[in-house]
Amino acid sequence: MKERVKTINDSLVRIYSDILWIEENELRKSQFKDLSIKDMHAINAITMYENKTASHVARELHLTPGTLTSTIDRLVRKNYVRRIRSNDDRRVIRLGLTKQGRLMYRAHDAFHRMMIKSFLKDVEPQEIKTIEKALRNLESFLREHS
Amino acid sequence: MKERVKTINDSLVRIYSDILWIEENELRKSQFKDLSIKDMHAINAITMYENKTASHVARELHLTPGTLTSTIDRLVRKNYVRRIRSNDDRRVIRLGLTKQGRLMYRAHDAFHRMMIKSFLKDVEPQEIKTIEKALRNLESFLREHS
DNA sequence: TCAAGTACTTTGATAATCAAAGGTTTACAT
DNA sequence: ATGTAAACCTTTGATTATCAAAGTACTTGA
Repeated sequence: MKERVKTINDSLVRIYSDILWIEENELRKSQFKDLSIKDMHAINAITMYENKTASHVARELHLTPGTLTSTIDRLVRKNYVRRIRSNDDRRVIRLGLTKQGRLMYRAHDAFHRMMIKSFLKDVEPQEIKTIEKALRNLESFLREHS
Repeated sequence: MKERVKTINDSLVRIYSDILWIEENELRKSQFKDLSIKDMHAINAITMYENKTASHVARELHLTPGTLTSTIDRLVRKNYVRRIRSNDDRRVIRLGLTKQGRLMYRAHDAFHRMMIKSFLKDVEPQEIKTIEKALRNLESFLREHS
C-alpha cells in the first residue's frame, strides 16, 4: 500500500509538470504564440461569459491585486481581454474576453477535454464515480489545509 | 458525459493550483522558509539517494541547463544540495542532498503522502486499480503529445 | 591528435511576482 | 450630512525565475 501511494504520487507530480510543459510548447507553435502559459491560465480563469471581478479572478489564481493588474494590462494590450467598469460599484472592474480571447479559451478548453477523455478511456461509468469521489476527497483535504 | 468531463477537468485544474499555493504557504510557515516552491521541487527531483546528473534533473524539471545551474547554486549556498563531480566523466555533475536537504525532502514527501492517502480515502483496492489505469492513460496521452 | 560533440556555467536580457503605498469610490456611524 | 474606515484597483520599486546564446572543460571517435 505504501508503495502504491508513492507510485500514484510520483505519477501525479510528473503529470502536472508535463501538462504545463506540453501546454507551453503547443502554445508556442500555435497562432497564440504572443501569450505565455500564465496568460493562458488567466484567460481560462476569466471564462467565456461570467464577467468576474478582477479581485475574484486574482483570488482564483492566487495572485496579488498588483500582479493581476499587470497581467490584465498585458492581455488588454494584446487584445484578448476587456476591462468593464461596473456601474453598480465604480471601484469594481469586471473582466471579459474579446473575440480573440474566446478563441484562445476554446482552444485551451479543447485540449483539456481531449486530455480528460483520454484519462477516462476504458473507464466504466461506475468507475468514473470512483474517480469523482477521489477528487472530492482531495478537494476537501485541500480546503482543510488552506 | 460532456458535462462530467468539464467538471472533472475544472476539478483537476483547481486542485493543482491549490496544491501549489498550499505548499507555498506551508513552506513559509515552516523551518524551511528560506526556500521557494521551485527550490522545493528541485530538491524533490534530486531525490534522497540517486545522485542524478544535473542534466537529468534539468530534463525532469523542464529547465534549461543555465536555469538549473543557478537553482543548484542557490541550493548549495543554502546548504540543501551538494555537487559531486563525477570521476567517470569529469564534465558531469551529480547532485545529492545534504542532511538538511533530506530533512526537507522528507517533509515534502510526507505532505504528499498525506494528500494521496486522503485522495484514496474510502476507495477500495479494486477501485484503486481503476485510478491507476486512468493515470496510465493520462501519462501515455502526454507522451504522445511531447 | 584534433575536430566535433557533450555537460555544465556564465552573461545579459526579459517575465512574473510581491509588498507597500496611492487613487477613487462606497459604507457606516454618528 | 459628513467624516472616517474600508474596499477595490493601480502604481512603484525591488526581487526571482527564466531563457538563449556564448563560453569553458572534458570526452569521443576518426
